[in-house]
Amino acid sequence: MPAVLRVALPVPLPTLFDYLPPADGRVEAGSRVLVPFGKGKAVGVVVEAAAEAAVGSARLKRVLRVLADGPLRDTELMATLARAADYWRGAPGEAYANALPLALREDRPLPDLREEAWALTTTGRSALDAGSRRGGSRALLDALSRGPQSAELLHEMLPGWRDAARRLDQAGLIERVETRSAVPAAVTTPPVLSEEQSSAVSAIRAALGSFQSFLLDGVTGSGKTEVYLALIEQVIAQGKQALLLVPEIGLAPQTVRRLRDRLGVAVQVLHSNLAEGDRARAWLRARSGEAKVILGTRSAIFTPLPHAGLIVVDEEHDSAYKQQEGFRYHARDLALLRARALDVPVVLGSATPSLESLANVQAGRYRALQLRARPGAIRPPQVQIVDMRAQRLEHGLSPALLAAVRDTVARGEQALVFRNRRGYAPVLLCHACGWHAECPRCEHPMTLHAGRRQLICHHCDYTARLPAQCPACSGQELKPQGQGTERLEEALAAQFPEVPVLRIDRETTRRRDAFEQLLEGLHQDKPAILVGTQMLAKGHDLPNLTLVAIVGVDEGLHSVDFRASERLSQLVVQVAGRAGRAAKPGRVLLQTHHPDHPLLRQLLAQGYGAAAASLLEERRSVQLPPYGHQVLLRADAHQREHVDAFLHEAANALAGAPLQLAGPMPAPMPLRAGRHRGQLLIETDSRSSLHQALRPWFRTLSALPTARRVRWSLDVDPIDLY
DNA sequence: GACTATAACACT
DNA sequence: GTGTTATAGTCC
Repeated sequence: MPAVLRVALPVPLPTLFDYLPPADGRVEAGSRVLVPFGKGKAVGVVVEAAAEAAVGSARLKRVLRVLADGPLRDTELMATLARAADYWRGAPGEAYANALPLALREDRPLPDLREEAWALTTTGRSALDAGSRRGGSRALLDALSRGPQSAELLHEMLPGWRDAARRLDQAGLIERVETRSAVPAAVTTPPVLSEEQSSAVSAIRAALGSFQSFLLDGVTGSGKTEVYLALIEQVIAQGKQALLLVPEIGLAPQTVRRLRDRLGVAVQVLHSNLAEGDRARAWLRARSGEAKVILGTRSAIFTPLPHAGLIVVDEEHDSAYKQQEGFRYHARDLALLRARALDVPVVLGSATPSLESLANVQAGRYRALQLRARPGAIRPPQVQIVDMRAQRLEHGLSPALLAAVRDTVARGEQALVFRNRRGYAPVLLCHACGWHAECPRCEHPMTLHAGRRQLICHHCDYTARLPAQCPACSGQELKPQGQGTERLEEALAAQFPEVPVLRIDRETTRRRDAFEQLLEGLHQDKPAILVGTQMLAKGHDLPNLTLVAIVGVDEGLHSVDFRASERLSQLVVQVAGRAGRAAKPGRVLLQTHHPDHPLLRQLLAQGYGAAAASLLEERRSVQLPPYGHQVLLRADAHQREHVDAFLHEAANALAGAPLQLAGPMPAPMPLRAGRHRGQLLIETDSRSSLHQALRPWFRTLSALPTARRVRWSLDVDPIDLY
């Protein structure tokens, strides 16, 4: 048997592929190689450099070429990727595809790592002195008068500078120069840390240099970021790298600014909205060790860290850290794996920690550090329940709520009405015959979007025109049922004609930067009413926001999903945390039909910690995660029989294993986008027996003939059963 | 997932 | 006859 290279290729198959080494020279594990694959070519990563061929030598092909500078020659990252692919049962090739920026998965030279910057030419200098040019061109010349500037800083100083740059470049007044990334000087000085902050910093600082897990449990406004900053400063001083994960890009720009201004180092940003070249550059700068601070979303957990010092996962409870398709990894859990492998501390921060993390604290695996005080604020917002029963509602808004909004805007302050539903109304109903608009592909009610005069299915984006009359009985009485953000916006605008009402949801923020622009005006001390969804729950500091009204979270109280109550608690606390962050005290109203619900009662009377402890106890008593472990096999197809046949065979293939099976059964949404969906839930107390059974099962599933007729996926530790 | 060979169907 | 779409099989 010839020695072969075992290569991971970007295909969703459970296998690696064997190739003969190239005619010239040796290849190391971690190298990128160009190989013939099927009819075409593909770029893969060598996982093993001298393996026994797993297929007959007649089928073996030869590697075409080794690509420049094996970017993955990082043993820790390679090993962690292999473990992650095994743990989440991902196709190995897909795990590598997630880890490598796209630009590094193609047969192209590595991108130039020097930074784009612009400088005046001598002609430009005289043009500036002569005072020629006006407007944007003039401003750009001015900006460059003190020396070359990086494109990144120009973006901030002169938005829209590129037009001027193009004109001046053509006129020969400025030229592009390449610099090694210039290090901006630190411009802000650290604040004095509170006692709690200092003790958290020293506890973690003492652990630098070895693996230890911390849960930084700090209420909103308690200054978790200052703790991160102090630690990152320390890490940089030791010449090491810090990786900071945030749940979404929306939170990145303000964090970048804060990090750079404080630490005086360039911050590399990594998220999926970045241009591929930029992403590859940031990744490579991290690999070379040049990047000291890396800030990114989920996929940034795959950044190579040759001089790792610290990993921080901010808002660790956020579900955005779980990838929900393809390779279904969890970035928070992967952060733990990597920190252990790199022998560095990992800090998970949240005001509302996940039950998983709280259980890890209880089990002694994480050390908990508490931040209870809110240095900037006077006191925590006061939360009050508004009983909606027997109330006369104005488009779903109670008189108490409207009165509170009125008081707030009268004081010149801002109010936020939170509703977790987009659109005008979630249902369009015919009062004459009971017909309601339903998505033909999902058999679910369609949401009315009044502004667009459309019905939209929020599950598959199917759209239909708004009918003028009932399609069933031709009646004229089509009535919207329930309230979405669009309807609340309309109702509030009618109630408060003199106050600007801003709606913030996926529809109004679809455009790039729209979110930032909408929030821009709110930093002033003017009254305003905000209506919005989830998007408003996190981050953004709105100093003049003093009232938060939460409308319609009742769905979360009675959901079949066992995680719904955890998510509801986190959402309520996070949204409430938006109120009164600066010098003004905040007030929170929670409008509900179930004012006596024990979860709400406990949450408001005793806070998130107590509510989470109760939820955790419930989970323990019924052996649900984090005490039990779950794996969900999902399948969907146009024909229901295909789904059933596959899931039954899948269940049979597990017979005899020490696992509990639930199903096969229809998914909570049995039809979606015209495809029938089913699932099989596997539960067990023992992690190891689960994984032992999973490996051979996965191979069996891949080989089942019935598997070809469905789309299927395995979800290890699913975060919803949807 | 991308690609191709093959089957099954409707149509001029 | 051919053009179009669904389906099965391969990928080292």
